[in-house]
Amino acid sequence: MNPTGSPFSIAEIGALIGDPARANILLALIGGEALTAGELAWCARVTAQTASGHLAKLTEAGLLTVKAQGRHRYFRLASPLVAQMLENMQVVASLQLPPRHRPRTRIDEALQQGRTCYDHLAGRLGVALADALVARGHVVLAEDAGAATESGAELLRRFGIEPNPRGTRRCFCKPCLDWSERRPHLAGALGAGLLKRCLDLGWIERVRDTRAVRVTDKGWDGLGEAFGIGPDALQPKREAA
Amino acid sequence: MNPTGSPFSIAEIGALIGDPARANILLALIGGEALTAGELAWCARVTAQTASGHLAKLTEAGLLTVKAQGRHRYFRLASPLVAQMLENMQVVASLQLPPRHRPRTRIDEALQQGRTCYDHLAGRLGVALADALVARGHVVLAEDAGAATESGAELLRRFGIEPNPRGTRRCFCKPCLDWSERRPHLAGALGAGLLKRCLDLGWIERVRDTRAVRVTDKGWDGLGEAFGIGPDALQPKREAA
DNA sequence: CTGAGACTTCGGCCCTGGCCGTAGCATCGG
DNA sequence: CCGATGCTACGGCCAGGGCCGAAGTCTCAG
Repeated sequence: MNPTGSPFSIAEIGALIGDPARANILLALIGGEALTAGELAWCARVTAQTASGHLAKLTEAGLLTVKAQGRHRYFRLASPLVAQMLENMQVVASLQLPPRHRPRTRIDEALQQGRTCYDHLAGRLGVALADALVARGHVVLAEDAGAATESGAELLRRFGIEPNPRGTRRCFCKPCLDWSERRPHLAGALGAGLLKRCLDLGWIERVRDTRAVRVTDKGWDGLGEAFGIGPDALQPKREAA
Repeated sequence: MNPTGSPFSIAEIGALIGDPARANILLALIGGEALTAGELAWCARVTAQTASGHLAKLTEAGLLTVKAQGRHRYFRLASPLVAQMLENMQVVASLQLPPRHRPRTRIDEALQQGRTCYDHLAGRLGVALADALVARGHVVLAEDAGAATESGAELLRRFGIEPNPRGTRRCFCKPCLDWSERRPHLAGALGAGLLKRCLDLGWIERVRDTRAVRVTDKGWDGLGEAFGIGPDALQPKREAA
């Protein structure tokens, strides 16, 4: 709702898109990824303060949604309809798409492959683990929660994680948006348990002085057997065309 | 071309639509009719001088075309693409409403039942027509194109529409998202042909001074026989849970 | 030819809104 | 507990642009 309390009008939507900084922000998000406020400020070539104001307006108008994660706030388009509208406007503008600039900052390759995120795994390793558990039907993920299926409970118990913890209020499983991969990995008690067991088993080890983790040779054997994950899981993904 | 000589950007298009007076002008033209500068000034509730400036900008940007006739200048949307973009923006603008308040927006009931969208039918009537043709296997719709089947070609030819037009590059059939119904109706040459034939046959008639259309008694007979559509097609649909 | 009507151009007023510097709050790592 | 980082709130500056009155151009009617 806008200040008047009336529904948004086409003119208000147009005015929002009409500012170059905001247009750049929207275009940066048209791929569907979630980006942080800082990255979007960089994309729009304005300072963080200025971008913050723009993002508030876009979110207020319902063009963007935001999810806070730690000290980052991840913004994404609120709906595919918004993307469709933007593409439609591009058609009318007969604009050639500017070369797709990656707003990402230089991320240490080791960190991107695998790292800890508080108490659980992140990076391509964390995402691959989440993907594997979901793909094999061991875990189901919703918007902001998740659960182990029957087969998943069985697997986890064998692996050394109690799938139905009692006496704890901690959320068992929660999807956590991975900041380098922009896809969910597993947080909550499940994520913590997986990290702990992998460390205990010597499957992965911390890299000195960083949050990065490295998979050991023994670890690849174990991860392959238990979850079907191989070293290729750590290769950078191809960009879709 | 804008002053810089570069192609128009999405932000420039947005800024044009972002002014309430210009938005009113565009919306007044979305029905496909040509209106004079004076009429558009009245629609936008600004003086003739102000409207003149707006119309110059919109024309310069390629959103409108103008044709001088005597001492009048007639403006119309430059292309169905512009109409589609505007409808798309209305979809997004109406998305912002909180779910349960949405249907209560004051959309004129007549407009919601049936209206023209540039050169084709929209509203519940337009959607019902699209639904009927698809349900009976006369038309197949894809993401952004559509085609008549063999039975559809037969039906359309009998109805007075050439299903395989030659010598024209216009897209024959395209789904166009209906902003009040949130479901596709038929645009392209097929949509234009259906509207024209329905008007010519006296099945529907325009309501004075609006984009709304009304189905005549004769029209219900014809629509029922040709496409299996009855007056209940115009009843508001129940909200799905 | 003259006057009326439709539209545009010009000039000046004014205000909205984008921008950044500074400062403040929350979170994370050590 | 401390410093660094990510983000937001506030205040002031300033330009862009919307608006209208006055005046000019073109067309039509008589």
